[in-house]
Amino acid sequence: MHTTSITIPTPCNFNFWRTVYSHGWCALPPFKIDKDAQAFERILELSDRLLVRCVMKATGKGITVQCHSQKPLNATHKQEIHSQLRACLRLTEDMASFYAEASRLRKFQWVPRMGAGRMLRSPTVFEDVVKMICTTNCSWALTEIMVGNLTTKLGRKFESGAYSFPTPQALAETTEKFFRKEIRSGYRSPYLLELGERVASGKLDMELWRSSTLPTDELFKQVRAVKGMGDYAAGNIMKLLGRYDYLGLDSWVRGKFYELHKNGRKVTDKTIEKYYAPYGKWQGLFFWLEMTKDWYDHKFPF
DNA sequence: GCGTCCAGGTCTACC
DNA sequence: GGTAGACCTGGACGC
Repeated sequence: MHTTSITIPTPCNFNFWRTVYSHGWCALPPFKIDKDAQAFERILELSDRLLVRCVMKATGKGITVQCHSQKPLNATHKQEIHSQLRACLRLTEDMASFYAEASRLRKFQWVPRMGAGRMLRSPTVFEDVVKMICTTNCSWALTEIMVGNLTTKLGRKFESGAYSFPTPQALAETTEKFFRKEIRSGYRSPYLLELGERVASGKLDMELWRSSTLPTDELFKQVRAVKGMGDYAAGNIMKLLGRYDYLGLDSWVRGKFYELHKNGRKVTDKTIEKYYAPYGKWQGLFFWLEMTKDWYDHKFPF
């Protein structure tokens, strides 16, 4: 086993743990939090199929990454690790205009102060979409089961015992029966199989979505057209594409809104949407940050 | 241990 | 455009 250390520089407004804990993705493999070591891990698969276990820690210089691999890393490998992790931690995004807007609003002045607002994402849009489908219409426990099964049964095993996230090809080469029996994805199974097939065959290139210049509503339509992606799932995928015009309501955030703004009284989705509409293109991000503000009281919120 | 009920989004058919 | 019912699983609950 070879170990290589690389450093990813970070801007002064970047907060490593606030980004890691921005939502539930940090608890789903191939991501892993090691609370004892105060480290955040990820198994990456590079373009030459090399698996690398990356152990990230925040330091004064930025993020130090210990990269464990079966063979020595060359410059291309290092560049690819750098690029994938920067994409995951949203270091590719300029937060200046969002922070300027947050600073103008008294109730959100804590956001730039805390370095909040960067939402963790996967190295690929494909992984984000698969995981998002696995969050629909089920408990978080079932999401963990489905994603865990996807990695252990269709991903590749690293020496540490951890697994990579499966490729679109790996999904495409299975059957609906396999998804139902082994992944426990139930009625979502044909959606996941179709997604794998479309991406593997090149009929759908969702990786382009991150750099798309399409108007937000057009991009939303494309995301929404993927089977299994309804308003909740597509709205949240949009946030991971850097577009925050949609709220992506689910039962947990609805309940949190009722609790924070209506003394627990239920209101319609339209009422929630009307409440955040004045925040314009940032409404989805302000909404999510408000719903999760209490997470910021703890270094390890969950 | 077994059976029943419920929560959780999306899709499809229908009005 | 809105709505009802089906989809499937794990967990809670009662027996």
